Amino acid sequence: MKYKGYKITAEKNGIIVDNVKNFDPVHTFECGQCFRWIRQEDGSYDGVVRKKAVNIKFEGNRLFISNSTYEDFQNLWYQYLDLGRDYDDIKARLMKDEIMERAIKFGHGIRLLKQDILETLISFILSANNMIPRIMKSVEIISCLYGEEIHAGGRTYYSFPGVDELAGTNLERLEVCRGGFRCKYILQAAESVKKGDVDLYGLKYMNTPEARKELMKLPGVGPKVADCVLLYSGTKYDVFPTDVWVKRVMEELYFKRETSFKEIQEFASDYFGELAGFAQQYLFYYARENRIGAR
DNA sequence: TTGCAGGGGTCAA
DNA sequence: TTGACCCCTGCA
Repeated sequence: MKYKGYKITAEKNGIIVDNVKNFDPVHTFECGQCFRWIRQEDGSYDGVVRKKAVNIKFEGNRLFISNSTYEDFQNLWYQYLDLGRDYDDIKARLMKDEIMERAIKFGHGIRLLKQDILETLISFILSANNMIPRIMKSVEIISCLYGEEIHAGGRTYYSFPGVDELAGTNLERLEVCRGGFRCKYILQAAESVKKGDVDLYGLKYMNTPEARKELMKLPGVGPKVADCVLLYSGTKYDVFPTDVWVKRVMEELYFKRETSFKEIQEFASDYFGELAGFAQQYLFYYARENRIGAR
């Protein structure tokens, strides 16, 4: 079967997608955009997206997605893995200097996932002054507590909950996820979304500054978290989430001096334009994996 | 063994 | 503009 130029072969345990370019599960799942893809011993990744628990393996240019059908590829994986985007073109346009060239070569298999926006919101509220392994643990516990049980491959997984489940809980129960002071933000944010104070699915119809401002109405959401939510949910791509790692790499490689958050944002907007989000992801992964500027 | 710094930022003063 | 913040790991 064919879909949008991809050849899909159905197997008994899943599907094979041939000739997938510009994709490497290590780069895509460990570049910091997501928290629920777990590396397995054989190098493949287990993950839960919507109500599906799957394993993704990549060999040569062949992508194997377990527990999936041709229809799942059309309805879910093609969008989620951003397989409709021409990353050759994006890379060519971003190779403006030696720094970007190095960063792109290093993370050549990064694709920006189109993740559920509520899951992205909660995950990045958890990210404030926190560490990645702990964020992953908290997201997992929240899913166990409030999500739906899914059985796949003889194991049990949990979907990320919806807004009703989260808004309907109480602080004491939520604190089981060990999110600390962020738990109250999660609960209040979920309540605001449920009431309709902030319409997550309406953000795509706003311009980027408006969408950002709208998200920042939510507790625990500042400029960095707002940009992450917009970028990693596939809502806006002209944002440049600036955390400590991006700040370090920009200071060390571009500015050669201490630089304010505002100045970095303005530079990124001018220099990378509508592709700023892709540039940020290559730079972040490059900086963090190589500990650029780390003490 | 104990103590302390510090981490994908945000909030409040 | 600055310090506090849950929690917990790493390191002295």
